[in-house]
Amino acid sequence: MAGISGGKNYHHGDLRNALICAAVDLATEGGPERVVLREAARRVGVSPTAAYRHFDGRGELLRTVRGHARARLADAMERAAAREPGADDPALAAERRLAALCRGYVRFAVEHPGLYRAAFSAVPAVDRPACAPAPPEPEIRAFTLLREALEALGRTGGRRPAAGAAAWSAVHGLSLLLLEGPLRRLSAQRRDDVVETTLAMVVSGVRVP
Amino acid sequence: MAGISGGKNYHHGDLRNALICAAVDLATEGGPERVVLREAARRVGVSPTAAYRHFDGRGELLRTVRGHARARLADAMERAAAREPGADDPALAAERRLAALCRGYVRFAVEHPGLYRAAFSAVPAVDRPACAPAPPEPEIRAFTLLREALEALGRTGGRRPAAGAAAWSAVHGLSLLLLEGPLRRLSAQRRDDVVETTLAMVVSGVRVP
DNA sequence: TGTACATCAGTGAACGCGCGTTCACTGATGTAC
DNA sequence: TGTACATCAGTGAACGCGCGTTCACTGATGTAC
Repeated sequence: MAGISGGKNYHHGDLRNALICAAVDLATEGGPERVVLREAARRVGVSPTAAYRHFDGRGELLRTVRGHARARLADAMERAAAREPGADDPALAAERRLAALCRGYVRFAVEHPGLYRAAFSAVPAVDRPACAPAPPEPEIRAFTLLREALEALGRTGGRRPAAGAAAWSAVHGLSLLLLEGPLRRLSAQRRDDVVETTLAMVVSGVRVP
Repeated sequence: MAGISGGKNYHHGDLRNALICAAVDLATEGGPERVVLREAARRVGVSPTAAYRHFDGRGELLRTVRGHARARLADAMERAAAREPGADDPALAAERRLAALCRGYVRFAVEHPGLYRAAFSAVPAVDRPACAPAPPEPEIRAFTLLREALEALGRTGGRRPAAGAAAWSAVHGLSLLLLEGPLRRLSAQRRDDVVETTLAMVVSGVRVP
């Protein structure tokens, strides 16, 4: 992306962003463990040391990549939901939206396995000065989208508490099993079956009996 | 375990098993990426080279650990199911068994995060001579248990196809979110709520509407 | 408009680390006679 | 029961690798006057 104009010498101009792009590419190719500071610098055509002008170290780079990955996941979900036709019946519309969000979620995971894994990678904690307050967990928009869709669905009928986490669990687990787990070798057809069954389970299963 | 009798010099007698034990301990402490051949040898008190008498290399050691981890997961599930009281109503009994298996699954994951992750770690493929037949996926007993419980439940009423994978997805995803994901910091109470909601979703959600 | 100088954003060499793996070896074991 | 010898199961030193990070440095930029 940046750095294409090979002539740019010495002062890069936008090194931070270029490094992030390279690191996101690395994550896309091989997941979070592939995000290697030296390799990112190499791809941008800069010495490893230069990265330290813009990041505290590998940890911060990885954390930044994780943020990007999460944002892209949520974007994919929203795009999937936007494509879904509405419905007059609000209950049906809510069901459809939830299912579309989930489908977008799983689809993103299957299409960008490395980036998806990076979105949920455990990143070394930024070391705070001894007894600083614990940093707030950053919001994860993918989860927020699911939760809101479930709340909308809940307004059209009974709903279990904590259903958000349950739905999230199902799509997250499904994604990982399909991605790198034992469901990895499924045909596209079988995979779709499994996805749809899981979605049906989520949609029908979150309502109170 | 083995190797405790420090006097045993030179010929160890049971080095293969001792290495496996050490490697399983490592996985328990820090997951699959912590399974390091040199460290396992170090713990057993043997030179790294000695491990090559018993394993093809790091890959085989890790694959062995994964097998152990999967076996222990399934054992934990069966123990959880065995503790569950039966019921006269076969449908209720089937529901209870499924829920107990799932609870055992998640509980194992939460109690042994590293080992659980090792159970599903991607292990470098054993390189076969060029065009050998693809190795069969090893059966994963945890999944078999879930599938059988779902089949039993299905015999008491309608059931969606592919429900096994859906149920598995839910418990797998739940485990990972609780373990190292964004649900990591939940209180024990909240965690139990989430687990029970997910279980209810699984049990009720796999039936046809 | 020109110039001195502080600051910014890079470089290149080097550090220590721990890993997986290979090499030539040697001590212990057990078997044939 | 003793002994020669093949085999088995270890050792220790070394290899190359790539990583994250630090160091003292220098070229480019922009600002004050």
